[in-house]
Amino acid sequence: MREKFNNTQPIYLQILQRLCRQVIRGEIEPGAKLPSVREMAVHAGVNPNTVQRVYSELERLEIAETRRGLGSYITENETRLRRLREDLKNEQIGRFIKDMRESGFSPEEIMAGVSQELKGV
Amino acid sequence: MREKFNNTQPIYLQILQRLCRQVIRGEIEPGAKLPSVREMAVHAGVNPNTVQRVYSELERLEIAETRRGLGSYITENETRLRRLREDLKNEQIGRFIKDMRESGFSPEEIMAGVSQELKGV
Amino acid sequence: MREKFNNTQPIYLQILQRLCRQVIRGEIEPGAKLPSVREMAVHAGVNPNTVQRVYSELERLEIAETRRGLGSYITENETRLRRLREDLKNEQIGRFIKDMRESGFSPEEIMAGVSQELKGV
Amino acid sequence: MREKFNNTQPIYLQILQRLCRQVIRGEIEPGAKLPSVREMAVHAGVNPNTVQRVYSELERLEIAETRRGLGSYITENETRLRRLREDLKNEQIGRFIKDMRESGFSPEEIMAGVSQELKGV
DNA sequence: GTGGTCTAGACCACC
DNA sequence: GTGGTCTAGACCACG
Repeated sequence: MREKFNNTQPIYLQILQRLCRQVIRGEIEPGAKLPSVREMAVHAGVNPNTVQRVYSELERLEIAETRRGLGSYITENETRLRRLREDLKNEQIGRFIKDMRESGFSPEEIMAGVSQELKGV
Repeated sequence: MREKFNNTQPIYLQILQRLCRQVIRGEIEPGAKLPSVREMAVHAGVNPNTVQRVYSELERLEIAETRRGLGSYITENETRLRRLREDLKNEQIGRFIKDMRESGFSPEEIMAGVSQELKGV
Repeated sequence: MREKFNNTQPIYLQILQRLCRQVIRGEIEPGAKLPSVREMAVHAGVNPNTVQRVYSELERLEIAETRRGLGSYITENETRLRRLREDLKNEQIGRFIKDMRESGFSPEEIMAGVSQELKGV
Repeated sequence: MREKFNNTQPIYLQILQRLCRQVIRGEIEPGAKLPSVREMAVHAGVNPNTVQRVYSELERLEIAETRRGLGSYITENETRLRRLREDLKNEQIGRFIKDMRESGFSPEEIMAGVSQELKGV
């Protein structure tokens, strides 16, 4: 029983991304305890090494911190989390616009497309 | 004399993407002859095999066609190219919106961010 | 120790074809693990790159999927495999009939020839 | 103005095949004069070398013969042409059946498919 | 000249 | 360990 992962992106990044999103959306609350490496590995049908790497990244990004012998916890620093949310938003938007412009799409075309997509869904 | 390439993405994809964009922008015209594999290889400071792979992909995408012993040519099928442009646009926008929504950003927030970014802030 | 390959067709296509047929015949079961690129390379007496290309094609054809760091597996999607079998059958028959008709053979002549050949003459 | 050719097969083989079929169907009669190399090259939008190669093959197959300074002519040996027709038929059928069997299709399945395709068209 | 295939061997990120 | 990419250089058939 193994989750579906995308082949085009490393699994650890996919898990990392999902966790980040859950934190940003507030589905995982500040201070919450993350499952142990082994638990999450079993649950996702993935090698523990892979989960370990995810947790290291979370720590590096100051999203989670590991307390020895206790497990990993989402940071309680809410300003840090808000900051993270803004950074993510700006980065995603920036990259999107850059790509579109480089492909030759005009600002009007981009606005129209985005607005339509947002309504349509 | 070697072009600068990004380490995070395969070289062949970077070249492929650049060519696609040039075609979509109209900088390379329908029916235009692409440089020979070897020419482009020395020009980009890259192994011929790498360029070969790019051209194969272009053919698979029906963006270029190769004529045996003569070289590779951008397709003259302009509707195909227009279609390609639309597909690319919709795919990029769709993926962007999906990512943003999954990260918990509201439609208003997305519109505001995009519009602000486009105004060149 | 190298397998015999036909000179008139690329090696990677010959290996690809053989694998496809084994899958279609059911000799390789859905979900089965394929040998690693390196294993098959030494087994077939061929360069790893060549095998790599075969596996990429299998993936593109949705016959196999590769799991990062684990290896390549025949798809477990059995309807996909049945569909593949039908497509292959129809394509081969269609091409055969088209060729025969274009060479000026009558339907009766074709039926007679095929039936006679099948009876093992 | 260049004819459409298939990329997956050498152009000279495609032209050769077409000529063979026309001869077998009787659209080109025994003893008929073939166009000069240059004529056919211009007409097909192809390099004269390519046509030259076609004519050499026709000669090797004893389908045509070149008379110095006069041009190339389809052989007048009608038994040779009938023989050619039979050989081609048997070879095509034989290869077809072999491929199908190797892909695991049963004789019944093959007969059914062929018969259906012949009716359906 | 052209593209297509192949080998030998390397390096990398990932699991 | 795995697959994925890349280099260096070769050979071939084709036009």
